Amino acid sequence: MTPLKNASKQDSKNAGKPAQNGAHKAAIRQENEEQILAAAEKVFADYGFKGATTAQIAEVANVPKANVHYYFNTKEALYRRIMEDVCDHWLEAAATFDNSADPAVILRGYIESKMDLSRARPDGSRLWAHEIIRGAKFSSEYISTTVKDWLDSRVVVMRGWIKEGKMDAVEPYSLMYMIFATTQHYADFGRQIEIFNNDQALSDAQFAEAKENVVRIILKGVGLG
Amino acid sequence: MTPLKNASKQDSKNAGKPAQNGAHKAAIRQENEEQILAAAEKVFADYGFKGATTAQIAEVANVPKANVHYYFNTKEALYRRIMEDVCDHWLEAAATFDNSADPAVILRGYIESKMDLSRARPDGSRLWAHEIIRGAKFSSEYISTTVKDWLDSRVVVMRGWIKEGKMDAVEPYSLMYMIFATTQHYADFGRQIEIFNNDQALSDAQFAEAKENVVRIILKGVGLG
DNA sequence: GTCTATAACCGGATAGAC
DNA sequence: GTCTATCCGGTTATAGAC
Repeated sequence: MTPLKNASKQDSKNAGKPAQNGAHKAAIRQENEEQILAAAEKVFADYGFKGATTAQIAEVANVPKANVHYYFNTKEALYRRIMEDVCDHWLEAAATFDNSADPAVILRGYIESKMDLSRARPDGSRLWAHEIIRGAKFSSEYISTTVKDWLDSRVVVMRGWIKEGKMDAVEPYSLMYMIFATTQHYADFGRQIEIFNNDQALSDAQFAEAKENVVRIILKGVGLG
Repeated sequence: MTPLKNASKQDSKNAGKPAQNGAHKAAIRQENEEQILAAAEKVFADYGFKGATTAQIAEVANVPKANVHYYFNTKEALYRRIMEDVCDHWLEAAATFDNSADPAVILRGYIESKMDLSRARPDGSRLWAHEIIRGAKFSSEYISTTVKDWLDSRVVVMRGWIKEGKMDAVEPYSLMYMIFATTQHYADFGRQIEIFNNDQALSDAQFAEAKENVVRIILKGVGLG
């Protein structure tokens, strides 16, 4: 989990004061914020923006409901903050896509990173799934700019691979959607997988095997196996 | 869309009456029920069980809110009804899995059926996604019995194919999850795909191309290409 | 069978004591 | 900064007129 950006609407209030125990207060603030963010990620992951309640977030975070509104003015602000943080991490997972290394190595690295993120931060993935399923109401601008630019540049790289005969002539968008879907499935549909696995969460060994299977099927499927 | 099972808690009330215009009333009942079910599928697809409201369902169905409760006693009953109907259709999509035909033909048929269902009934898929994401609270028993039996028997068939050398030695569960994820992605993340496609829903031609790409990558990926 | 009106409760957000 | 008490609009469900 990476440090989240600071929201601090109150900073101006303390601007003039002698910084008596400012460090201490800042520490408390940061701790509370992090607790609320972690709780909100869970609750939004379960119920989506509309279905989640600030009362439940407060309960999970172990703070009074009013404090949630003190730290994050609105439910929407809290939700947006987590949503974009999740997506930013996904984009970073394929940061090295555009270099000139072996396509098989690049794709394998991307798929593995994406699988690892599903394993490490499933709630973030589920929150994102909610956001898209309900029509991307808060995120369509972000997707149509930042994410689309990111995706299109990877597609260009892939078309280059195809032209050079390094990869089968598959539609790059279809391939990327398959990678999105399959890797995020292990987070978003984790509960279903758990039930199929006799009501037990996948062990580390099982997950590692799944990851290797996903990589192998996709790489071979596009002629990189 | 298949005919839905009849819920009819009121039938007993009319049991003794002369069936004066019973046929007419039954027709009205069925029409209203179908309108409500269709509206509920949309609204639940957008907001999930908790986030959806009966008022909105009534509005979309164009009936007074009280009628929604007249036809389906509770919000939960309405939700469960649609949920199981969606899943039943998915299971039927691979009804022919256990015959002795060519594995490539069987898998292709299943993937294509599943893609077609995503195209034809995306709201049902999104409702199901909501249900799993929030922890399968209403469906865990159904999944751990009906769906798991269905899945396990397909897995047995695949292990047979592998033993006979017809298919690569991939983990069948990983493969099935990939098929679930990828095909349902075209429904569940349809809005995201639309944004990437310059804010235009995939045309029939684009969807057909995507379908063919999905089939080819997966079949080749498991040595059936 | 249909629908208006309402009961009973829960939601996000805030005021104001500490 | 913290938290109790509260406002008010929205929510499920039902009562009861038609």
